[in-house]
Amino acid sequence: MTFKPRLVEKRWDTSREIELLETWKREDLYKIKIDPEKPTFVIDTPPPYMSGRMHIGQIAHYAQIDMIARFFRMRGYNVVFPFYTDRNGLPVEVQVEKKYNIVMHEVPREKFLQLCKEVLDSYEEENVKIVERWGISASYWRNGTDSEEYRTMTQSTFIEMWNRGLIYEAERPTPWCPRCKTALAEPEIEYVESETFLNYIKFKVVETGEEITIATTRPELLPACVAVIFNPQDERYKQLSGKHAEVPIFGQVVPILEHPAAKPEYGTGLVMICTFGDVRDLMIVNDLKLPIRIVIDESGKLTKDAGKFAGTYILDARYLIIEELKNRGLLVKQEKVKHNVPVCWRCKTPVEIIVTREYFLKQIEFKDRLVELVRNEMEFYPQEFKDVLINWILSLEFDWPISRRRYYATEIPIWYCIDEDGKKIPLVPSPGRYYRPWRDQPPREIVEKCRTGKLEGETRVLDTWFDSSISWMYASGYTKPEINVFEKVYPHSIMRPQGYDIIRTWLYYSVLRAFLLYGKPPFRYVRISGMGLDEKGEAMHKSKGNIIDPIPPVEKYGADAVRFWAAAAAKLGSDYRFMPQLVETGHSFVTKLWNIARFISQFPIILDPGEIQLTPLDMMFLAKLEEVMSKCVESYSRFDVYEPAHTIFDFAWHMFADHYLEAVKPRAYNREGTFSDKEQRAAWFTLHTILREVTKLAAPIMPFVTDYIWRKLYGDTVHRQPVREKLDIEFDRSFRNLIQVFMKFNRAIWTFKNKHGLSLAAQLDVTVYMPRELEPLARELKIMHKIRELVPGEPSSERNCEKIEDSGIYICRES
RNA sequence: GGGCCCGUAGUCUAGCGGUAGGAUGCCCGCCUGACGCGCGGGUGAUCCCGGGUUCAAAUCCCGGCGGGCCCA
Repeated sequence: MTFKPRLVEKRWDTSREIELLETWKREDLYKIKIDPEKPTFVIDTPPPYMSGRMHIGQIAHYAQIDMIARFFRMRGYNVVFPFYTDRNGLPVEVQVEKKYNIVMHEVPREKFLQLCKEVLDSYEEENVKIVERWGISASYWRNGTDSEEYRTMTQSTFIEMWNRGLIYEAERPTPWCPRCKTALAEPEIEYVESETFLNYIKFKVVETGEEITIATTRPELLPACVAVIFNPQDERYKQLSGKHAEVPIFGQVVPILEHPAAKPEYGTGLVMICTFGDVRDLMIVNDLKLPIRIVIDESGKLTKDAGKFAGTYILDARYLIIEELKNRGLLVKQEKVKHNVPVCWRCKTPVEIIVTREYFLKQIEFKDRLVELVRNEMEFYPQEFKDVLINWILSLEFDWPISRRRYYATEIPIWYCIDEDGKKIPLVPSPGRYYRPWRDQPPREIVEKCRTGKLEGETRVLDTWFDSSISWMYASGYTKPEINVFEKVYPHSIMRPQGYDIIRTWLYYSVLRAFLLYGKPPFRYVRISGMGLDEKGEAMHKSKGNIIDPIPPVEKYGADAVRFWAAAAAKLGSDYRFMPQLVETGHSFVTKLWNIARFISQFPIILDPGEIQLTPLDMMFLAKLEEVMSKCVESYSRFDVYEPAHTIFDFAWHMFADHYLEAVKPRAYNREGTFSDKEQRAAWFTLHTILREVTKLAAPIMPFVTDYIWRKLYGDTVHRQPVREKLDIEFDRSFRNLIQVFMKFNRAIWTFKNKHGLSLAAQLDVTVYMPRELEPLARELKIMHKIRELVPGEPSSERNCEKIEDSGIYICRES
């Protein structure tokens, strides 16, 4: 019998990946098809934001998610794995403003929206191509978060919450970005360390005329100063308690009070409280019931209450006021200090707290119940991140301000009826349609409700997290009758994959919204991944210029290789660095798999266990294979791809290829007829069984080479094969325990031959003693290594023998 | 200032109470019936530091130091 491999080429040609992509597309392999007989699994894919070309870390995350999707398909699930994009909100607006050097509020609204759309579209086209090239098997949904379809859903949930009294409008101090001219919620504030001056300024005590010195980093807020405080423990100022101070330049008289928030060691221990320098001021003002003086307006300029400084920007005012204090001899000294400044997360402008009228979604009164929900009804992988979310919920202080004075976002669906007294009464339409009150005529139901007939549409929009926080509904086909699995899957069969960086935003808001809408969590499973880092282990930032493009490595090594890196680089939850070395390892592994398959492809496919007689060697590896199968299934099921990647790599390469293939060759070829037909067929059976299972297990990670091999050898596609955790044949699995000793024996012989300048194929004209436990394998070991005599046990004398360390193996020349 | 996580060979990591295992890199050798993107061997870690518990600690406890994230 002559054997000819059915895989001819010596190595895998990555250009085949392109052909396979076309094949998959032609065969509609990843179209969402819902078979009512099967369980359904929904992936709440993170919609990526289209304000730039995605970097390799982001794509790697989608590749990981894809591996999970592919695995669940092979486990017999209908998998809903959409890919659509996030296109709402500040980032694109800021980008358009910069690109065209315009200010949003000074450009016609329609025109501005058009510019945003163009930018978003161009990036979307580019990114969708990248995602496809990486072999990510998601269904592309053209309708992103700015589509009528999505926004209708957002508005409908708004209306639902409005009708249930969960949304209210209030005028209150709120964090505000003076550049974007909009309110910000707690997670939209970042802190950056910066250096500034701590200014020591003289105040006068009204009652005694003495001078006191307070220290502040915000002298421009002097006109908004409403009190001076010191710590109750601070003996230096006890006698000031209850007296009053006169604010320099502006002359208002404010009380001097005791409050624990003042730190005695900071500055002079005397602190001025202004409305509002920061969140702490806000708390103290509430605490001590102080009046409010507004000196900063929506643009970050001082108001008329700032007297002659009215109309100047904050930083200019700071300079001018310092100058004036100096001239009047009221500035004692300036000290350089480092402190954390709250800034807008998108444009990095320092945040101010100003009093504005905004819509709020209630959250504070539900904190405890939200924590319960997270604790009891959601599973986190890895688990540690559950605490991060719970800690965030517990730290919340205010309700969620959801209105934004921006353009590119979902409109707040409200019209105001202006009554006889000029009062505005908000009216909300029925859910189910997309409303643009700034532009559209009010619907009839609204007109009918307004007696005066004087209607005004709301011009504000919603925080983009109000949109993204219901992505789980969108992904579950809430708006798509053709998919229509929402009732079936919500919330137990939905999985949210995301990075730990957006736990307090995307994840938290999703939980809040689901709780308010349904009283349940948004999904049961949360998969938290780390951040993609550059080669040095640093986060990739455009400004840092260390962005790694996702395409060049694919062109050089193929998508399978790069996906191997994406899977194997770091365990779930840890940051993953880009490592060209590991991509190369992935590439070598692809070649290895290819050559394993090529070797095996020369032997007939035997799948019927009736015509074979397994040897202990076969059983040892089949049992080991089962261990690998169950380990991979178990870890994939926990949304982990790191462990399968390493497990498959180790087994396929360093056990199966290095040891089984070498050991089984004499039997698979059986040129001398040493083995029976049934034994020879058992070799073929084992080879193909292991190859098939390994190919299937590796298919989610390396979908290209595995599918090519499968199609060539076994027909159909690997991606529709069932993945199992054990084999359905009977055999003695206890041989598995011999595998380590077996491998040690092989290495010992190979090393011996190597050391003595013998070819590995050379006859070994010696007597080898081996540990007794290897006896069942003796026959094949002897033939494999061409050993003249192989004896269990130890030699009677070690003379003429070479003892191989720690192995119980002796190689002896007979005297 | 507070909270959470983490510190094991150059790099990535396993082990989480009993002689520290692998991958990759580096060095040496080999050429064997799929694979040089191959095979074998070697080198390389006082398991961040200090103290405690224990017959025994990388592993448990305490205190530092260093890194990351979050909150003030």
